[in-house]
Amino acid sequence: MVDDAEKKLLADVGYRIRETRATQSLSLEQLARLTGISAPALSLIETGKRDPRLTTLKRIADALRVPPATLIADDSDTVEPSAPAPSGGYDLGEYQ
Amino acid sequence: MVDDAEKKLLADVGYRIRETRATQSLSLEQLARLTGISAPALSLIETGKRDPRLTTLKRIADALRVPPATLIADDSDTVEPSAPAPSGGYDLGEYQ
DNA sequence: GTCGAAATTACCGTTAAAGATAAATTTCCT
DNA sequence: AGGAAATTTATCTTTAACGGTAATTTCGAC
Repeated sequence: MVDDAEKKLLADVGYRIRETRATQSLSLEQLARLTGISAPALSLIETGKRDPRLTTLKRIADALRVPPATLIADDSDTVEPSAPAPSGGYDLGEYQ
Repeated sequence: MVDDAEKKLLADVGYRIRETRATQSLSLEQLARLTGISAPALSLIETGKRDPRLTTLKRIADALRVPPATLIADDSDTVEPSAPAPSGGYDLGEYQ
């Protein structure tokens, strides 16, 4: 965690988590209980100050009921163009 | 890293990394040089024995020239098939 | 069967993630 | 403004990621 692009990635991912949490009106405390991750740790992740492990991201994605990949998707490329909106899916949030 | 689903995630992601590396005919040593991550560490990640950090995944994805999200892409389901998500939510039940 | 490249495993040391707790700060509501 | 809730920040401890190195192991070619 030193690189500049890496900081941006962490900030972006954190921002997406925060937005998703906001759309569900969850507090950090509530998300902490859902994920088993402490509220201070979640705060650090959402503000891009911590480099979370893969399983940590997954626990957050699961609690927010979004595919982990959507939290990571970098602006240059979203998930497969061949796969339109997951029909079964996560309606959650009108993310452009 | 204890949960069973988490182990599967790590194994899946590792497998995708290995596959991608194989299609490019790269050795662990070569990928290690490209990423700055040691070959033993890469081996552990590819075999699902290590829980990599987000920036570690990104360095691997960058070196392999694939979007990070493709390495994570779950088989579009992390949610339990038997229990359809209650429309309003995974409510915090007693917690809220 | 031997040789050598590639990969796995096993140490060790450093660094950072994560939980817990408390304190400080910000935000929101009346 | 005042107060409560939410968030951030600070410490401290435990655990694990990561690099380095070396020792195995695996596997294909000869």
